[in-house]
Amino acid sequence: MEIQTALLTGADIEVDRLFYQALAASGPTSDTLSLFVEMVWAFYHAHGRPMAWRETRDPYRILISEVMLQQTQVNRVKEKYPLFIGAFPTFKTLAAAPLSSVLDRWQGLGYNRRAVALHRAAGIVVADWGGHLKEDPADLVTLPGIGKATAASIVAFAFNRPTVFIETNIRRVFIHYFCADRDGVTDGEILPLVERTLDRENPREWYYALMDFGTFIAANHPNPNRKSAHYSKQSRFEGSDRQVRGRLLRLLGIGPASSRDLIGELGEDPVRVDRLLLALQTEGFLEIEGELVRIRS
DNA sequence: CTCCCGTGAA
DNA sequence: TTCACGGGAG
Repeated sequence: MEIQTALLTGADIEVDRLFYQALAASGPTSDTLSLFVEMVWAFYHAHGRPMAWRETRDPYRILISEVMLQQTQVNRVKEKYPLFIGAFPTFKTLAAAPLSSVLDRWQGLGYNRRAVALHRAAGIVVADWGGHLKEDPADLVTLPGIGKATAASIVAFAFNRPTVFIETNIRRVFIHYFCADRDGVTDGEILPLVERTLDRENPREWYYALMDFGTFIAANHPNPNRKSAHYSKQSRFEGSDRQVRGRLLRLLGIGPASSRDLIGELGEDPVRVDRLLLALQTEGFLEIEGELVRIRS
């Protein structure tokens, strides 16, 4: 706790101390939560981060940024987001673009499946929704690549509606402040706290504040999310299918190729490469015509 | 529930 | 080598 307070600045320090006193004395009462809220706002007003996608209300741009941010750190999204928006400024332009150009602009963000999902989602918004995003998370989750958390975050940021959701920075903040002494914390335990602290007048800004605070905690502490029941270690990347798939898509981004050429280029087991090519075809990345493999147009 | 999925920073 | 994350398939 002492290390924590030393990292806060100015007005935050005193509120942080008062919060811990209140939590220890009374538990998470509404008074305790008020101190937490005050602390998060104080931090945000001093250290809130500027981001291009926070300066737009365009639901399309917010959806793109949220999908990018699902998997990729802010610094890299900062570089890629304007290029992607520049190439595909609307649902209509994204839906009309060839998948190969979408994957090309996605290159470097990782998890290419999501570029495919985004391309499909744009097609649905244009074809079925008249080109406009709906405001209900229940509608948004029907789009490919949009799950519960992303649907709720898009609605909060695009329409300033008080949806309740958890993502990694939000989880980190609540575990750090409310569950620091325990392991196996579930999102089910955190959700009521998110709900009770949510700013109903300005959920958009409040979630910005929570997320920036979460990043700050991450930079200064061992990741509190390891205490989450949902935390798991990932498998190694070197030599993985993920790595080979990435290399395949990069090769095919240059142009169509035969599977024989791809196998030679990669120096991988032919059976494995064929298996991965078929999987990529099933997932909607590729067209395979006889010998020739290409990115779907 | 479990497993899969990319890239880059440190 | 280790870590960062949410969606979706099974």
